[in-house]
Amino acid sequence: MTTPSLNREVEKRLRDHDVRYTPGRRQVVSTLASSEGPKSAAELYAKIGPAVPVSSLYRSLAVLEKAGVVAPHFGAKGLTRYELAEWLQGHHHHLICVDCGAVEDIAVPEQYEAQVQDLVDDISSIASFTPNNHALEIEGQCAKCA
Amino acid sequence: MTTPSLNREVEKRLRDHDVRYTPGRRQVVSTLASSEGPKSAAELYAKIGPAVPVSSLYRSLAVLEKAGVVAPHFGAKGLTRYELAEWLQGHHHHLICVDCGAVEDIAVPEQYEAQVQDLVDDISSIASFTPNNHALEIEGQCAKCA
DNA sequence: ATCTATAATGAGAATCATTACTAAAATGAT
DNA sequence: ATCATTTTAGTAATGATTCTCATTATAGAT
Repeated sequence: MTTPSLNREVEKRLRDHDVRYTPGRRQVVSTLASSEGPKSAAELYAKIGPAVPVSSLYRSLAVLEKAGVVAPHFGAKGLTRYELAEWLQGHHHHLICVDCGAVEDIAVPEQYEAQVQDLVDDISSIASFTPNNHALEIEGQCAKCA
Repeated sequence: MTTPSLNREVEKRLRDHDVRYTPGRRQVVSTLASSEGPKSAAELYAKIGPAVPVSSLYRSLAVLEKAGVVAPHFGAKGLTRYELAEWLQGHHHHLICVDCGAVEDIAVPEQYEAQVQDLVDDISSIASFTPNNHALEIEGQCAKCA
């Protein structure tokens, strides 16, 4: 998604939730949009710089999460990383490097994804579970660490 | 796996890693063995009682993780929960309730699992990633919260 | 059985990510 | 411009986890 249309989508979504699309929140969204995978508050701070203090990042992320603009991913060392929600960047899975901790997004071809979705539905019905999302988390070594 | 044979397996594994299978560590292993899903240090403390202090639980979990006896699962609110490693309790996936936070283990039939493994291998090779484990994490509402 | 070197424990302090709080600044509506 | 409300910055508080260190338990040698 191009940044202009991304911003339009987010604007609309935030308006529906009666919250403003402030400069700080725009920075968070555009930084996540230009990132390879989920980013923590600390990582965002490193990218954005002191213009948006850490406390504001946390607040912005909380607001954006509630509005469904970003989604959290929980990782090692008690770190929560955020990425754009799937309706903004498409459904994908994660490659998690056990050495360096990096998380990479990866989309899978439609016919594979359909298999996964079927599997999710089957598993869930067996367990009387109501699924609303899923992610295949693959742990291993990234190209850099291998 | 029955508790006696579980203990024999763990004993052997810890011996190979030159660490002792102490009473505190036995408590952790047997408590995890009798649990439905991953448990945090605080949850283990609640189950086991003050006989094993929290600081020892964390240390035991770290030792057991390094020895490959338990595996971590990272959840919301910076909580790390542990469960027995897959070679002790079999490969499985997770159903994560977005309402109450509970994590349930679920094993899937072999023919499904083979599909998932193929998918993991395909995805990984595309990304020059070396996979060593995977988990399908399904988010939604558990039977209680639905 | 005792000694000794090493491993493990308990209690609490220290750390790190995250959340809560409060006063000040920005915004939108009138 | 004014007022009510939202948002922010800075900092204190919280909660999970890790670290420290003095003490205790253990395995192996004697």
